[in-house]
Amino acid sequence: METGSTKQRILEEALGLFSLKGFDAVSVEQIAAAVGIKAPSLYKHYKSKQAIFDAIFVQMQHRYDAQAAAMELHLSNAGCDGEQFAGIAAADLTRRVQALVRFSLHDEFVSRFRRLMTLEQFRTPELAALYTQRYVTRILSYHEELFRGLIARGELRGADPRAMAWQYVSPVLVLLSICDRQPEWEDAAMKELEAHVRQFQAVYEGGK
Amino acid sequence: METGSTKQRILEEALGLFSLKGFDAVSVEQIAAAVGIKAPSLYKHYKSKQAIFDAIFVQMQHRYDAQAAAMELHLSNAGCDGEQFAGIAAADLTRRVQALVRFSLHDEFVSRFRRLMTLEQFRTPELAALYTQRYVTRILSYHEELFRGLIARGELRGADPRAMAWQYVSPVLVLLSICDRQPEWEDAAMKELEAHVRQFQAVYEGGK
DNA sequence: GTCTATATCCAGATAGAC
DNA sequence: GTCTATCTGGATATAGAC
Repeated sequence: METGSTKQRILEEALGLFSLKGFDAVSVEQIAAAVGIKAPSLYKHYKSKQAIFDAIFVQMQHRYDAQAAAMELHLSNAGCDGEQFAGIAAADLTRRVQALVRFSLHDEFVSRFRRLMTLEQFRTPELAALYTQRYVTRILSYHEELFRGLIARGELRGADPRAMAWQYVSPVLVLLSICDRQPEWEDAAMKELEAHVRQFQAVYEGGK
Repeated sequence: METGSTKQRILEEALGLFSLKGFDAVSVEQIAAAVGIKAPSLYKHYKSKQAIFDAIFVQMQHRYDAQAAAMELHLSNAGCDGEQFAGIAAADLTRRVQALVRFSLHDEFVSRFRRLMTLEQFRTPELAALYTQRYVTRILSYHEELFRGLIARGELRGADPRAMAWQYVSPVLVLLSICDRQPEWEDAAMKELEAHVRQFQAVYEGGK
């Protein structure tokens, strides 16, 4: 019942509503009702509806940074020297991508924030760039460097590592977007994902 | 200046605004201003803001059907007997996908409608299903059957045609979505697309 | 911190003159 | 078909009691 709890619940309920209907379609009164208070009380915690939206982004950035540190340790410097790929066999790719997808789908904050970004991506060039960077470019670049390293070490058949990254990553992104709008697809999506990874490995595994 | 012209201009201006900001964020007055009339005059052409939205969908369905008849002649019955693939060499795939992407990006009605769908996809299960069906499933199924036929005819290396379709189609969809939010990416996207098709052909071309 | 009451604004939509 | 004037409802946000 303390301040922090209500303040946090406002963020969570607002994100839940924003991610379904978009910022404009959600009223402050709806957010307040979801929290269990009246709309005017909400203004004791945030000075405006926009401030709630902004706070969601700040919190998401913190979570993203923490997650990046934990799961994607080498995301930004994957291509420095190749040393960080020691011990990463091609067979590990399956586990890695499955873990990433499951987390992206099941973490409420992450999946809701992604849907919110999907709904607001055309608002400003900054949001558009953030979307592409976070949900495409970084993942793509990471895999490109990963494949480049695996090819160099002879664990994958030689080929254009960037094109390989597109082939590998894109189906995952598309399946994620399908599950975002149709959660009932999840089981089917995981099967498609499995077949996709199997096919990818069959094509590229066993270099030299 | 006749009725039909104004009525059509309302649809086009409304679609342009909806596709940028979403249905809720656009006011009837904004639409009217874009057309060059006052808001009340607009109600002589459509009985409500929602009616404009619905009319956009009806018109898009007509365009989609016409386009499907012209460009994707065999989309819905591609797998019937394999006969319709006569004369389709693997090399034709590049031209086909490039034509599809260019059309999807440059046709104002098609690209704006796709952005509108992106913004409204979470509204109802029907819109979600329509989005997946139109922008993923149909394209995917078409290519799956196409590859199945090409493999049977020995023009592509034998493999899982569905997984091949995911690998082939997904990068195209992701690049499209990037260009939708960041049009300045188009040149880069076409280059990525070219490399993607080249890589796909290098991997799968030459069956038997 | 929460409430009721209210101020202010703006949106969708209608009435009726021209 | 277009306009001005207006109705009505709902939204953000504030004031002030408890």
